[in-house]
Amino acid sequence: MPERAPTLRDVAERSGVAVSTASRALTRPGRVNQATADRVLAAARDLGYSVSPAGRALSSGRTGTVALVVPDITNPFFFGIVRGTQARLREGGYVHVLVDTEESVEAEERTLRTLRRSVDGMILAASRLDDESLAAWSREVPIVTINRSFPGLDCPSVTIDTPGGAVQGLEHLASLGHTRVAYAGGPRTSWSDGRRRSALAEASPRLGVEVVGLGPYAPQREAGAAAADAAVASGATGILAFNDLLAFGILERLASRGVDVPGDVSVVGCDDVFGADLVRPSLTTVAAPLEKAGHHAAELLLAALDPVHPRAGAPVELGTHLVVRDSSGPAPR
Amino acid sequence: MPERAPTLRDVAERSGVAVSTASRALTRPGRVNQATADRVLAAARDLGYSVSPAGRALSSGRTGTVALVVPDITNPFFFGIVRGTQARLREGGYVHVLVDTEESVEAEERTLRTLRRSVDGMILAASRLDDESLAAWSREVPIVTINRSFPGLDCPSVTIDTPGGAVQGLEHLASLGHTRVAYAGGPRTSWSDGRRRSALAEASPRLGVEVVGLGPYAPQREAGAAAADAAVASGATGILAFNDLLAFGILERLASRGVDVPGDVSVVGCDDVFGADLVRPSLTTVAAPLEKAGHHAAELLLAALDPVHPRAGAPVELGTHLVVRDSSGPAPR
DNA sequence: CAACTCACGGCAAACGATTGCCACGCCATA
DNA sequence: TATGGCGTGGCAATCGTTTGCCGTGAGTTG
Repeated sequence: MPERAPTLRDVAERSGVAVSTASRALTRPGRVNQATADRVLAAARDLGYSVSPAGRALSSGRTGTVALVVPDITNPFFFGIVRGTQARLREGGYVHVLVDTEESVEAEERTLRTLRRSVDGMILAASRLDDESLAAWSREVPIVTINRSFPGLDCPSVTIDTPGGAVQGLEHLASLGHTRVAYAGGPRTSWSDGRRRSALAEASPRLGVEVVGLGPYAPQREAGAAAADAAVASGATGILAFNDLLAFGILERLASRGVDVPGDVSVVGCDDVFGADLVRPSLTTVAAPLEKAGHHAAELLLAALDPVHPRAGAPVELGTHLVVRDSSGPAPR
Repeated sequence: MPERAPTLRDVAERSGVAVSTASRALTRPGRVNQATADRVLAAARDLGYSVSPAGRALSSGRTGTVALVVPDITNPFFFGIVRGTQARLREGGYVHVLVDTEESVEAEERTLRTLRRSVDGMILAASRLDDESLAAWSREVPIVTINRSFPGLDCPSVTIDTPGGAVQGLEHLASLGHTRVAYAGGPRTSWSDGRRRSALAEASPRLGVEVVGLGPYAPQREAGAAAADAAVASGATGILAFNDLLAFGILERLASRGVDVPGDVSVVGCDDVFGADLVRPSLTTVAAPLEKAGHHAAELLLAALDPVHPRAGAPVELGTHLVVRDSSGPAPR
């Protein structure tokens, strides 16, 4: 086994200064004489010194770590978010802890409880927590949310305007002559699902389209079969899916039932995740700026965590745009 | 801001015992009298006490954290691995730090350096490090590797027999009458790529198939175009791709060039990742037991980290199996 | 020349938990 | 009754770093 790692004391002794000076030489540029600092740096290098995160955390109360909590790491929706936050956090000198709560509220609570003391802050993407819990937690630990916000919540947030995106999708279908469109909705615990339903209900009269709300469905391929069946049964000629994963499942089911897409039914997804252009017919979908969202979230957290003057950034809302591919076309007849 | 979190001292005072007893009541079941322990537990609950990870780590030298290091988190190949390790580690009471090195050796080195002191051990999936560095690091910190192993490396490892899988793919193509097969290889830094090339070279005479080695290609869709072009130019009627991502790109390019799959050319991928059955034609591929691999890796690390009697598990090698779908068929003519 | 400022570096007290060692009291055994 | 063992719980050292406070000496200013 490796012998004891060198400590700051070793470095201090080797460079003939006090431990405090060594500490400052390594962390407070300018606080000590350049020549002294150089000696300390050299000693640290010679010894292969690296600071003990535990010691530092204990003493300073800061861990240099941020948790990113996502409901399902295998959902490509979160890729961009992971990439975006990771890039920005790394820049800011933070380490990234990625946690998958597997769509479970309990696992999310457990994660918060476990990690609360070991991180400086958290980014909660598409949190499944209810409003009160979330508000309570945001008082315990610095939090930034992605795709989740409500009046009583006082932490910074980044939201993606998927309701607006859903309306774009609806407009697209309306302009293709569809008059009856099914919305295959996401989980009840999804905040954005509720907002989308409202937005669609509001827009439908203006567009002269009847919107049939279906669901809730799990945001996964497997749920697509039920959604497709329900949509067909509803007599809709257009389907807006909660997300692309669900849309994939819908496409599969329609194909196996011999329903032609886009001849008989048009399908529009949401998020433009990996695979949307791979599937056949390729999927028309509402593209969300995921990497940018992650970037903004990290930015907000970094601002809130600033040791000298922490500040609460304003909420950010990011727009979406429709990517038209082959799964949508003119209404039949 | 939140007032100071309760410490073990607060708990001890409230329950009228010494700090040491409180500590033991919370972490050494049986070490203290049941009645005392109950008092401490109750006090801890009342106060909302939670142990400070920093304090514990400093004092005990253990962090209860394990890092999982992957080259590219957005590569679906790693999903199963993430899930598998996460499940097992959670069971073992460990927290999971997921780090994406973005295919960069430097980022991987940096990660190891940064995290060395903050985790108890690491799982390196498809490490891009060269042999010496890897061996050196494995002396510094407990490591388990996935898909990486070599004689001088003395840490436990889990490997997936993709070379064997590649041979299965080759046999499949041979049995369909293909006599000239292109292998679209992965990055030079990939250890398994080298092993696959050897395995294919060894098997090809026996099967009466000529194997043309191509590449290296990035294991990504974007690289598929070049690979497809090179394969077509080589006169091969079958293509074995380094992984499914590359195979997706190859399928796209072949389609856009008007090459019929599997009529003119058969394509076989590797890994059976998300999307392999989504793409059209659906992809014949070598399925790797990824979740199981993650599970084994976590198991090995847990064994090595056991505080009472740490033990080095034997290397694990997992088999693969071929999933035949629509992208492979009889050789033309 | 006195008074003041300032850069620099050391002292020592935290931070919060774990754990080796010891002491005490009780019971069983010789 | 003396001895030993055991169950229980306290004392205090320890882990490695940060940081408030202070002392020193050099330089500056009036």
